[in-house]
Amino acid sequence: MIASAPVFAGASMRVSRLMLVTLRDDPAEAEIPSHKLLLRAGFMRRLSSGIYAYLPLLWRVLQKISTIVRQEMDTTGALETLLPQLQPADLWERSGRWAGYTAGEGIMFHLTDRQGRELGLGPTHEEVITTLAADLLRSYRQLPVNLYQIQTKFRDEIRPRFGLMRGREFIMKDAYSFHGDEDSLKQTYAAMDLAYRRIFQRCGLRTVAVEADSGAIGGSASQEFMVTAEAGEDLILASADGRYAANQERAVSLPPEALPLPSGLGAGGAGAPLSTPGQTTIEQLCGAHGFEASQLVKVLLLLARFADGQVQPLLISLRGDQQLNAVKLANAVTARLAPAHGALLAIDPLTAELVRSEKLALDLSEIPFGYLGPDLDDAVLAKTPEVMGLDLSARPGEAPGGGAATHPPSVRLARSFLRLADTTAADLAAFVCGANAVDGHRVGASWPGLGLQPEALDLRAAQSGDRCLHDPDQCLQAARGIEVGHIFQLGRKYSEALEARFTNESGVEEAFWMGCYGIGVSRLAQAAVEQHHDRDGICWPVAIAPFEVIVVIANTQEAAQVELAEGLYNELSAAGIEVLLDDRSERAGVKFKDADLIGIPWRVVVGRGAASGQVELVRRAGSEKLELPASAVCARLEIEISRGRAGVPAAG
RNA sequence: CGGGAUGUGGCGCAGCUUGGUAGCGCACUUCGUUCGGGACGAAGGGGCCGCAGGUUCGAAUCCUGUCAUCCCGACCA
Repeated sequence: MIASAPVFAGASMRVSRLMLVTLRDDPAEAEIPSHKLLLRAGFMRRLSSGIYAYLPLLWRVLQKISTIVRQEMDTTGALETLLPQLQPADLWERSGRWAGYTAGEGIMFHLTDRQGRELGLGPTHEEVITTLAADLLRSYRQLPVNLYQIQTKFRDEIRPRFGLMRGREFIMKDAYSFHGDEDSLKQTYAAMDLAYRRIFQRCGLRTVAVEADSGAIGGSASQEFMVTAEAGEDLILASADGRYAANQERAVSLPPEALPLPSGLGAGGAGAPLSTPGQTTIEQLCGAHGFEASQLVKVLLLLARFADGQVQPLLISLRGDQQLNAVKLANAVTARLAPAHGALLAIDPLTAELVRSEKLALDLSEIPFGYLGPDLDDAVLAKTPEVMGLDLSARPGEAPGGGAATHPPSVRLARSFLRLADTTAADLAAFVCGANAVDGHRVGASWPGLGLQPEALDLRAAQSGDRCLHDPDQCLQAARGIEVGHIFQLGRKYSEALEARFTNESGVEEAFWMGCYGIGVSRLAQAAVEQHHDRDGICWPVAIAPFEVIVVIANTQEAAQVELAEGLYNELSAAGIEVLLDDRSERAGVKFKDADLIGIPWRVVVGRGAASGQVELVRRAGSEKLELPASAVCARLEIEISRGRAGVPAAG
C-alpha cells in the first residue's frame, strides 16, 4: 500500500476566519449523537428534509475521504469519470426501471423539460454507464474496464433520516465494471473487496464485511461493509469466530431442533381433530394443550402485487417458532413470477383493509383466520363480494361507484395460492396445524396426509443465538451497523436489458458481465462521527479530520503566547501538517470546548508556560497530556500524525 | 403513505389549560472588569408567535384547513 499523502499538505487556517459557529444546545431536529454533533460543531446545516449544506469543515472531511477513495480506486486501475446527473427517461424505460423508480414509492426525482421530455435526477448510474460502455467498448481486447465517479446522488427517500445517514441529496462513489466473462468479474469484485477494506481502514473506521441481499439492484453475489454502531439501521448477524457475517436480510443459520410430537399424537395422516375455540394464536394453542411452538405449522396469507397489475395470493407455511424473512420471501416470489408479470411491487398481509383499499373483488369472510392449515382450499379465493357489486372484468377506473384508478394497468387477481413452505416446516414429519375451520386444529398431520408436497425453501429469519451453518458450535451474535459500502456482481442483467454487447474472441456478440461498487461518502463521514465521539464532541480519526492540529492561544492578550503560537503555527504548516490557530479573543475555556467539540485530533495549548517556551500537547481521543518545549512539538507531531494518517488496523 | 409528536427572535425553551397584544437562557452589538475548561456587570438590537381562514370587542392562546420538521414502519450508499 502506498503511503498516504496528506490531502491538504500544510493547509492552515485561523479560527477567527473560519466562520465557525458552534451551538451549546443540541438542535431539536437531531436524534443520534453524530447528527447532533455535526450540527452543534458547525459542520453542516439543514436546508430541507434530507438536504444539507456542507460547511467548510465538513467539506474538508468529505474531500479527504474522497481523496482516499480516489487513491485506492486508482490503485486498482479503475478510471475516474463524471457522468450526467440529469438523465433522459427513455434510457430508464429501456432498462425497465423508469416506472418503478418514478411511480408510487419510486425514489427518482423527475421532471419535464420545456420540450415535454421527461428527465430523472440520477439516483444511480447503471443505465448511463451501460449505454456509454455499449458505445465505447466494442472488443474483448478492451476488457475489463472499471469506471468510477464521486458525485452527488439524488434519491427521493421515503423517509430521510439522521442527517447525512439517509439524505435525499448525498455524495456517493459509484463504480461499474465491464467484463468478457464471469471469472474476470469475480477478479475485479475481489479486488474491490480488498480496496474497500483499505479505504475504510485508512479512514480510521472499524468495519465488518457482511453477506448481503442484492435487493432492487439485482445480480448474484453482494457484500456490504458496515460501520458497527448502535445507531445503525441494519442488523448484522455474525459468528464469534469471524468466519461468517451477514445482514439479517440475508443471513442463514441452523434452526433450533424441533421437538417431535409425542408418538401417540403423531397419526401421520391428515391429523386428529382438536377443538380449540378462541385459540387463534400460537401462545394460546401451546398454553392450552401443552404443545411446543416448534410442533406447529403456521400459515400466513399474503398478497403480492406486480408491475403488470397481477395480484397473487400467497400461502406461506412456517414452523410455529420461526419468523418470516420478508426479503427472502420477496426474492422467492420474484424468481417465480417476475419473468411473467414484471417487477414485484409489494407483498402485504392479506387483510380486509388491503382488499378494500386495492378494490379487489375478493370476499375474505370465508377464510378462517387463526385456524389456517397449509391445505387451505383455493376455493376461498373464488368468492366475489356481491355487495360491492364489483365485476371481475371491470377495469378499476370504471368500477361502479369507484373513484380514480389505483393502478395504471388493470388489476388481475389470481384465484389460486402460490404455496411456499419454509424448510423447517417442510421437514416436520407430523405437526399441529389449523383445521381450516373456525375453532378447530388438527394434531399429528403430515404433508402427505394433507395431500401436499411442499417445495422447501429458506424463508425463515435467522436470529441472534442461532447455530451457524459452517460450525454448529458457533452461534450468531447480533450487532447494529451503518452500511457505508456495497459491492455487487450484477451479471448481465443491465447489459442484456440495454443491449450492451462486445465482440468476443470468436467474433460473436455477447453481453457484458458487470459489477457495481458503491461507497456513501457523506454517510461515511457521519458514520465516522458515530463511531468516534465522546461526551465532549467529535474525535476525528487523523486521516479524515478537517485539520490535524489546533494551536490554542490560551490568552491572546499575552504577547509571549501569541508570538510563540504564531511561530508554532507557521512551523507546523511548513512541515506539511494541517493546522488551525485559535487566535480568537475568547477565554481559554471557550476555545478548549470548541476544540473538543469539532474534534481536531491534536491540540497544542500555548499558555502559562509560553514565557519559558513550554507548551502542552493533548490528544483528543483519550486523556493524554504532555508538557514539552515548543521546539519539540513539530517533530513529535510529525511522527504521531504520519502514523494517524495511515488509519487503523484492518478489521473483519 | 399509515401511526406518533412538534412548529413562539440565529439556537434551546416557557407562555396556550382559564383569550387582553410576548418572555427566559444562550448567541449578537457597545462599554467596563475578568482571562487555563462554555466569566461578570451595565446598556442595546432583533419576533408577520409556520401559513390561511374562522369565532370574538380582542387570538401565540379557541375552532377548521394547510404547510413544514422530527420519530416508528417499507427503501438504500
